[in-house]
Amino acid sequence: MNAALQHETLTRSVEDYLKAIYRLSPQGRAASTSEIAQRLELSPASVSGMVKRLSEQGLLEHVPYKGVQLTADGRRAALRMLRRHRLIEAYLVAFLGYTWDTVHEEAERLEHAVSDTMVERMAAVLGNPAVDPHGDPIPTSDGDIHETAGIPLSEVPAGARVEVRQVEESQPDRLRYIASLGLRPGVRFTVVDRQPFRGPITIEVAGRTHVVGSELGQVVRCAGDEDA
Amino acid sequence: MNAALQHETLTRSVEDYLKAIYRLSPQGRAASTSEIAQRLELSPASVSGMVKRLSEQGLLEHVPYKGVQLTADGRRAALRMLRRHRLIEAYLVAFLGYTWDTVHEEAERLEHAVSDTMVERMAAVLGNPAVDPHGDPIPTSDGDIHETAGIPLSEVPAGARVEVRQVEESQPDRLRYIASLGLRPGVRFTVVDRQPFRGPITIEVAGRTHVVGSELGQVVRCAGDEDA
DNA sequence: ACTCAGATTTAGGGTAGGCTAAATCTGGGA
DNA sequence: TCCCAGATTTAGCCTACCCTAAATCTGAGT
Ligand SMILES: [Mn+2]
Ligand SMILES: [Mn+2]
Ligand SMILES: [Mn+2]
Ligand SMILES: [Mn+2]
Repeated sequence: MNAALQHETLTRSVEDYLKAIYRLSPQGRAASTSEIAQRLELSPASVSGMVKRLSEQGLLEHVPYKGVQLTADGRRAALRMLRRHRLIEAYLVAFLGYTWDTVHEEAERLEHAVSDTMVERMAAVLGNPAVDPHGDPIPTSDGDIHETAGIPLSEVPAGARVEVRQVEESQPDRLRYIASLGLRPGVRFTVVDRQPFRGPITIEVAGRTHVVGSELGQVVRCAGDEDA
Repeated sequence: MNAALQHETLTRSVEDYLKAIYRLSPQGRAASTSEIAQRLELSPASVSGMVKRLSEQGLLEHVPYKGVQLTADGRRAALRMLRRHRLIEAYLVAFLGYTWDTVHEEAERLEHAVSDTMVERMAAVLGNPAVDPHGDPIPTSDGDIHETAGIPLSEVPAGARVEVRQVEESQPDRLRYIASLGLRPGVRFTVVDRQPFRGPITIEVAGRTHVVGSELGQVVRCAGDEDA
């Protein structure tokens, strides 16, 4: 309920903190100060300070030296930002000639500036998409989200035929490389070979064979054919 | 040249100050502290402080107790913001279902968040419009502007047939009223009668007659048929 | 049970940009 | 020429966030 009041008053910093903490807390795990600091490229001391303020505002639960979790209000605000971010990305790709390697940076700023009205207008002209250009699910306007974390490419058994589900959006050059392999959400391909100890992975995409390193194995997430 | 460096580093506040000062300085007149304060809804003391900082940064020329003028750098930055603001307004009306009474507020925030790239993409899909939804001229990307200040409706002689040029964008309810009269940029109408001493003005728009007060007379600006 | 490296918090400091109240300037009228 | 109302600036304060350096906690490994 507090959230209704804060709704309009959260600063850009606060919004980015909440979003980062959400992404660092799969199924409500606690996020650590240093994880948050690393993701937001801030000093741990700064994060400590902000965490204290956000707890006092009721957006976080903080156990000193242990970590933070979002409260219901905090989670609501985080999902609202995630919806904005991902819809903006989808809109820019669909209507303003952006590619998946360039949208993230633009959305990172715009997400704080657009009105709820504008977000919903963009959703409408897009036909209420379920995922963004990186395959990440878009929360609904009332805060539901289908977290469909595919399995990392590095864990797909050799021989399997799978579909790209989602690709980590940070690092534009990495996204360009991935696109150059023909991989993007929805594309089906085959894992031909997988070497142990984080070794290279051989894949075949649209008839062409590529060998990629373990970093890509972490960053590209896949799904079998069962669902979807 | 300083501007090139600052380009990316101007804050939202600074950008709004420069824009306000530009609009308060037709043909390089000096803008006063209190005018700026009023337009930005800030205290005169706050404006004094900011004016000092902006002068030190080379964006303003300040003669204490007299007023401020934009430097070349300041003017460049102001026109860049004006281009952004007006293109965003045009884009929102054209593609996202906004009306001229709702765009200003949205643009006031977005103008600080969009990249140059996005601004130019919007301009491109719009076909590089010359004016925004309120009839205000859009500066070019290299900072040219055709200030086409029409004459206020209150100064149009009775009997004249004129065209709406531009309408003051602040105050959404006033814009809705004006729209309800059938007036918007490009619409031709006749001034039937004009009473002295800021008296009411009778106009005929598309066959319908209306009597409006002097406030509208100031806010609606017109042009004869010669140009355009 | 101790220890200490690494994580975290605290202390202290900086910038940006607001505000109110007090001091100061300026120009028009007597 | 003088005076004072109104405009402007200065003084002092506040909030939000960021930083580095110092203090403090915690837990894994002996
Ligand atoms: Mn952001
Ligand atoms: Mn994304
Ligand atoms: Mn603005
Ligand atoms: Mn406008």
